Amino acid sequence: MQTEKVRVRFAPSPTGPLHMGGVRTALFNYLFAKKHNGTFVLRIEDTDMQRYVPGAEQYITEALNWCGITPDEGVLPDGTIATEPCPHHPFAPYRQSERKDLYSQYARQLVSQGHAYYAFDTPEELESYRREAESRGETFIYNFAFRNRTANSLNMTAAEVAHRRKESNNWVIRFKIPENQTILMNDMIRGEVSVQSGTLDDKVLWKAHDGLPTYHLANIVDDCLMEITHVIRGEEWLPSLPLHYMLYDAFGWQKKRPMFAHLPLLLKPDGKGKLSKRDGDRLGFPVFPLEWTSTSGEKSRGYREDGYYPEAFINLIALLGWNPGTEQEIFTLEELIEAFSLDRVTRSGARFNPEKARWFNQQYLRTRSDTRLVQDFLPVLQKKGIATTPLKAEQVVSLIKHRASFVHEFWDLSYYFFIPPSDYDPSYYKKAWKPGTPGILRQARDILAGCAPFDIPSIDKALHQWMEKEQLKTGQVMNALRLCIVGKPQGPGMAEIMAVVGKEDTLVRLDQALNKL
RNA sequence: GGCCAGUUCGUCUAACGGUUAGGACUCAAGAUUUUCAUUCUUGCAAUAGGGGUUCGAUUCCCCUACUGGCUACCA
Repeated sequence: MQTEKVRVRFAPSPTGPLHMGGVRTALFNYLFAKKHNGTFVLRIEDTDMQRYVPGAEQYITEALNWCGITPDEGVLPDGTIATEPCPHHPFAPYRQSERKDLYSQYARQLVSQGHAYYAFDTPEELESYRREAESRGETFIYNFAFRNRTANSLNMTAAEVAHRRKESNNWVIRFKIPENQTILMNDMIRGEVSVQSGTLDDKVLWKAHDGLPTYHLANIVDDCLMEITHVIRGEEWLPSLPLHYMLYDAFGWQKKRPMFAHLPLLLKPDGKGKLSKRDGDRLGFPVFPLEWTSTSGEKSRGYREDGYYPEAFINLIALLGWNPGTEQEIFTLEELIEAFSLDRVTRSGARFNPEKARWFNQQYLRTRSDTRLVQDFLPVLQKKGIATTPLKAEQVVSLIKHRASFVHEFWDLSYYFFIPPSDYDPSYYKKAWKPGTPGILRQARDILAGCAPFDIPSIDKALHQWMEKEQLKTGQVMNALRLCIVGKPQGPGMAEIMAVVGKEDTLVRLDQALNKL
């Protein structure tokens, strides 16, 4: 076991709404932290001014909050990002744009120690190098071979460098990747990974155009300063792991280097590639936890707005790329914490399956109490202009809830409790309406009219006594009644339906049907 | 193209050298039922291909194929 306290972080960049893959990364970080009595930190990586999207930061905190995976550190109780150090948020600010000066100092340190250098290539120059290499069928790598034949601070005098930096702001700081070295890395999920340094680019650590560090620099500096012990992130980061290892080495932070775990990606339900924003609209399911409206007014649906319970959502994404090793599938957050282990994270990408998502929500809906379901159903009825009592709504809910996966399906499953049928299903009519039916129904009407109290046992008893006496089959009576009262071959038992509809309305519906059919 | 990672039923996955390759979702059939749904039972369905290693490979190694990620002064 660890001797130091576990500290993990979720570090999204506010470039748009967090999608379900991001939520899963956050969840796994959270579960790992809680499992080990550690701390779950939220840090905002907003070092790309071009892609910054207003509102994205609030979206992230709100989404995490809805999921019940609230950070321990980095977010104030009011949901905003901590900007001033305090006992609860000792490493504030947690927004990287507010930590610029800090990174600048570390970038200069790398340059002065010979691990990084100033480079003066323009974007246009780089682009033409790339095209040129491509036309030869090769890949342009900005490595030792390239940096040796181009102007940079490694082959200029200090005075020249100072002059060029003064002349224009068109300089970047690049990391000096060793010429020929095997980088050995360890991933908690994938095991040993190795790569040759010669295949790597001298990555930019400090950008010219906005005067901010890149992800790589800011991320490593912050993880170290914030005493992060485990980095759990998506597999798309695996290719930059060697650079991150080398940065820790260059800073002399080998001992502070966290453990790394790269999570398999979430893939599109069909076809190819990783799950993207567009897939939701195309395939008809949400990819975001919460609804999101882009600045251009484009709306993307959310699990919350689609009627999913946060518990169901968490449960379903937890099982994408992780399994407990048992056959248990339904987990509370507490149970997930208890069962979670990085050892049981799978290595291959997981294709998201919307069908199973429905099933998860159904499982949770079934555990909800009737009173709680009624609370959600009542507003729907109100919107439909249905005047009803909470008691009747609860009776209805208890009769139909096991037929639904979502509360918003309740209306289609239960409208006939509230409004008489306006038409009668033709094929059901054919099946249930025989020459003798009107006569039987008239008798049934009398039986029901005399039935008191008008509840399930009395209705059942009265009807069955009469049917036995008249030698009538249950089917021919019940189907006829169902046709008249429901209008279609669906729903719970007829005694249940009539009891809820009430004697008066039941008789009205019978008369109406006898007239119409 | 280069680098890195991955590959068990349609999908999520179990099996950490020895199982009739298990479970869940979906689908199908049957039972129950006044209808529909539920419930229960049953069924369909997989180790990418080829070489090794081994008494024995889903499992270990190699090759091929395929999939995914990365290949930005984005994260």
